[in-house]
Amino acid sequence: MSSEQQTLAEKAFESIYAMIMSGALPLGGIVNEVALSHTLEIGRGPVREAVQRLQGLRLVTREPYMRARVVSLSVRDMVEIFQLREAAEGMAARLAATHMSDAEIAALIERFERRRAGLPGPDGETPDVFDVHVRIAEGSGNSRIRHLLCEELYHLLRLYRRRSGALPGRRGEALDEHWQILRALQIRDPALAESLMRSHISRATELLLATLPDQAPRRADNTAA
Amino acid sequence: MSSEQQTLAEKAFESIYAMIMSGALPLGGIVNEVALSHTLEIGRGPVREAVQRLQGLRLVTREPYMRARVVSLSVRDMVEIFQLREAAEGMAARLAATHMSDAEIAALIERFERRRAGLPGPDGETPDVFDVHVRIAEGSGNSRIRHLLCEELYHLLRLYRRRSGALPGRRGEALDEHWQILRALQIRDPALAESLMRSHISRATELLLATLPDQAPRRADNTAA
DNA sequence: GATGGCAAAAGTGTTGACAGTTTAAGGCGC
DNA sequence: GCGCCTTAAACTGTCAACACTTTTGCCATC
Repeated sequence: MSSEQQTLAEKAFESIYAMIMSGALPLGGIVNEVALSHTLEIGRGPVREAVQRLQGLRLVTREPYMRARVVSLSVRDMVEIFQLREAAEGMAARLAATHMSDAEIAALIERFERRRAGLPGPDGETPDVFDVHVRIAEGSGNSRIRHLLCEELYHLLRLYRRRSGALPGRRGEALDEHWQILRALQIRDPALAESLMRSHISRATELLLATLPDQAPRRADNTAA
Repeated sequence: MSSEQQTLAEKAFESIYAMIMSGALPLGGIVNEVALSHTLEIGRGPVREAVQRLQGLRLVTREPYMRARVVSLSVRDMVEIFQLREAAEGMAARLAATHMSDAEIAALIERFERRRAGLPGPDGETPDVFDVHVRIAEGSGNSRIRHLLCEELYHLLRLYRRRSGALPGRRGEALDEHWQILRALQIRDPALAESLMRSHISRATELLLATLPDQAPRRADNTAA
């Protein structure tokens, strides 16, 4: 964790990512390469590379000569993400049920129990809300699914949670559902694990859909008649 | 289709992508930025941007000061891609069953019938093997799933098909299975469409798994005792 | 007062040169 | 002859300047 990163582009990426998360760069706002290069006191090349990586993560949109903008994150976007999560995380749970070792599952369950009881973890970790989901994605043994979930989707979920409507609460039910999923892993039932995970995410998706301002009009045309 | 593209980086991206597909850049081979910039007769900046985009698509691997390499595409990688496809395309089929219009489904079925009979399409199109899959991904109405399948995974499938083992044949069965999926769309049965799509891809995954050189050892530990 | 074109300003795309790191070659000792 | 260290070559990372495009503000015109 030294202040001396490996490459300036990496440092720029993390800085800009943090700016988006903190709101220093507002949600629909413009991402100015030269302004950022002055702020970060580096050349425009690394900034440009970082913005391109952010575009790869779909955190900013960018077209040839137009200015780059931070993503807007409409409810519609969130619904799409949740639908993809339902599919990918369901498969991750299915794979994890046969791929994770007994020790890994036991450790995950113990960790979960501690968190549930409000205790700090055995190693003073950061108790992320997505903890169970991350562990299962990693435990799937499928690096592409893990990358999709952990590197591409969870960033957007965190952003939405922090800077928009805080993603329907559901604390209690979610814990119960997590527990059932972990049990399915423990008894090595892939179909059950997938089914439970899909139901878990599907319920959240339904809540999101209920938040939709009715049916999104295809185009918002504000030109006065 | 003019030779004058919008931006040089875009041109570089397409050129390098074609080089990988044609084998001009071999599968595990090194991607040299200055050599490419000389070959394409452009500066190193656009080449660099293109390589980064290729890295985003996971077609090349790249670490800070190391040379970039074209991906290797092991059977293991293909199995991971197929597992993700099973999940994502299954969801795409489920969504398409409620989202596609009657006209879209009818057009897709007619197109499929023509191809099946060996006729050229009504508009002289390119009869891609992934045609049905692409149309369903687009018909899902979920831009993120469409992007994942059409922009990130199908490239790798085409590459593997052309430059490695030609992905288990199964021409006849695949056509039948496609037909059943289209029928499920037509009768508006989301669960059936998803189930059929998953079975369709799962069968191909099984064939791939059978190709695996037995079972991949978890770690290759060559330290002598 | 509103609308259209025109010009300056701001911003992105591209280039060539320089700095830092890795890789490869060469020489030295064993 | 083989292995290790030194050194040069090759390559990637970074920067500052230039070219092209878009945007913005202004002015004339309707």
